[in-house]
Amino acid sequence: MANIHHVAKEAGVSVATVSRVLNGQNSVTYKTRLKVEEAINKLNYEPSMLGRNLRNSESRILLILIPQISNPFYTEIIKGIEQTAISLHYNILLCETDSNPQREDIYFELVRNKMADGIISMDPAVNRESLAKLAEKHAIIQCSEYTPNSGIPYVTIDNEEAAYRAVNHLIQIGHRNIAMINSDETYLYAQQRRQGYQKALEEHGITFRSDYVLHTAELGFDYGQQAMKKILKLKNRPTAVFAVSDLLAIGALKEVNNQRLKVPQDIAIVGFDKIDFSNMTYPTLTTISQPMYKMGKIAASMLINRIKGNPVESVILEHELVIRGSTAGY
Amino acid sequence: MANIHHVAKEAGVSVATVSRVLNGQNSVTYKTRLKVEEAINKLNYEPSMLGRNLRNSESRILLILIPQISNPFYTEIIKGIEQTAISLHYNILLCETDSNPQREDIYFELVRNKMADGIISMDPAVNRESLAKLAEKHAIIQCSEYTPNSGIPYVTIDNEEAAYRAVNHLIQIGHRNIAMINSDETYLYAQQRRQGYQKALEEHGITFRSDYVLHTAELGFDYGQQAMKKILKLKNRPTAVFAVSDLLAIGALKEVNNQRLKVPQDIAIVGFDKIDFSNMTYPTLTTISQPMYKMGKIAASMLINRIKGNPVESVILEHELVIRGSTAGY
DNA sequence: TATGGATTTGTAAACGTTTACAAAAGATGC
DNA sequence: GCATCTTTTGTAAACGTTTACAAATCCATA
Repeated sequence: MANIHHVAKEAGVSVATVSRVLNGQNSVTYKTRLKVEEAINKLNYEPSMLGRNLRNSESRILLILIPQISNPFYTEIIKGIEQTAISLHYNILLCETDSNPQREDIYFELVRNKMADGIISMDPAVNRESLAKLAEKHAIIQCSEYTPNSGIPYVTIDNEEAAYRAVNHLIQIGHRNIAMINSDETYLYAQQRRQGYQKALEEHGITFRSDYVLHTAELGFDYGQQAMKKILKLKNRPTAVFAVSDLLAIGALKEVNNQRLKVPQDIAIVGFDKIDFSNMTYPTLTTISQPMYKMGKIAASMLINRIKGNPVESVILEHELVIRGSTAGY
Repeated sequence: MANIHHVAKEAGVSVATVSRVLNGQNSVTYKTRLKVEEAINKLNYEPSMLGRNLRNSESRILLILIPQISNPFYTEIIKGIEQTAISLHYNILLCETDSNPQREDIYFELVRNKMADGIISMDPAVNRESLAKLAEKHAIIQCSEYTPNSGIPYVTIDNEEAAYRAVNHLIQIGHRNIAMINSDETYLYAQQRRQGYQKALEEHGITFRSDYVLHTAELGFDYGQQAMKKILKLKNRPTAVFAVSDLLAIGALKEVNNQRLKVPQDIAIVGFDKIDFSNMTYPTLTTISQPMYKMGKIAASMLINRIKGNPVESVILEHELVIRGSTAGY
């Protein structure tokens, strides 16, 4: 396979000149440029990124850490990241961590190894210490989930406020027995949403009941369904449920349907994320919409700025409550 | 940042010896190995993949081409690919093509550039000529969608047979007016599933009606919903629908619900792929299950074999009809 | 204590680029 | 035609590894 030396020879110039043509430098005479381009075509030459990357000590690869590929919440964010990355000639490596520190380590290793130029972490279960340590020497951005005061820049929404609005909405339409399906509260977003939930209750003089707050080990339909099973067995059965993820909410909805109860008449449900599916359920799901695409774009440009050594500021984006069938007349 | 020369100096040995320690070669004396490891720790040395990759002329990156990240059909396959890849120390780069030749070209370029060692293509809309051309010099595998007689090895299921079984099931439970929601028939899988559909009809003496076959531009809820809208307006309204994707089927189901018709009593629906969400709908969706994880694992090991220069054979995997609520009593 | 063979270590080239610097060529003015 | 300045081109080092080959060391044996 042809390399830059072959091209140089064929064109009768030096490798430096070929390189200059390749990189579009304009200190090359029209005539020689032509000769070089001819040689390139003749030899079917394709410059090797390996050589270039080594020389420039960059890989032009960005890592995206997510816990599960299958959670559609991330797909829109990823699209945003990708769009920005590609337009700036970076490629993205999607890394599923399964919230497993060992998997995580493989990916951290890639940036230490220079195989990747930076990381956008969206994994709530990320090892915060390792990440902070890595961030001392490498470009890291957190997206959606973040670590306060870690010095790692992030882009996210105001989770407490979002949860507050969701629960407030339930209260507005008359509910007072409102359960919450939360995920593991070691995650910051889970803590924040829980706080929003409590804040809304308190503001309306509703006593907080700890048995009304369920926790799931993971985000997934099944977990939501299991949680709803428990909720429906509670004495003083709640009339509304706020789930911190659409996946959980959809699983919960399924269980309500299974038990021949009506949504929203018997139980109202609010989700979180506004994933595509949330509009396909019966009834459609009231949920919190995050600007996922935008979040991805911002995360990517923050990261690339970081890589270039520019200073970057954390960003908090707007969210929106989308009222649909699961809390309203259908 | 420390490199292999620094380590060599620190340990008082040559770079060759350090390299040997790094690569676990056993021609190194215990004593010197210890010295080297000490130096490595002391300097916090991390070998650079860039240097290694250039020297070995490999990148250890595999490309996965899919049309849309958001289609959950692919996520399970990707998991399978990833699992195999990681265990063999490869990384995967997920490439969303949007079925856009330009996007595709960016990724093809990556393998020509040596930035990736091979490709698993799952994009039905891939440019078959470009791909075949690329496959002359590089390792390529097709997964799910393939190009017959192109010489590119593939792993897939028998789409015709699967569709045949799906439609056969509808006929068995008494339907004779069966519509089909197909995607673009330029794709092989769409042609094959259409053939299976027709075969089942023919075998039971049901006349094929071309107005019963709808086509969608893309796979997505909305497209399925639109198609179902048209179906419900047909004179001689079908009593059953076979959709070539769960996404389409779920969109279709949504429309039936919207129009206050009952599934399966008024309209029975069969989907394809058995995505997670197909079990969350109301009613649950009868569908064809593909061994997606396995498919991914096989595709990955085929590709890695190809990269190593070993010969590989195409594979056709088993599928299964999963009967659920949308065609049965609930 | 040589001798020879086996084992361990070192030297230097190679992978394919980019780029600082030097050299050559071309343009300008007198 | 020559000196000077500007533009274009070439030379060679550098990025960080691996590895063929050569050199050095070790060990057993006569």
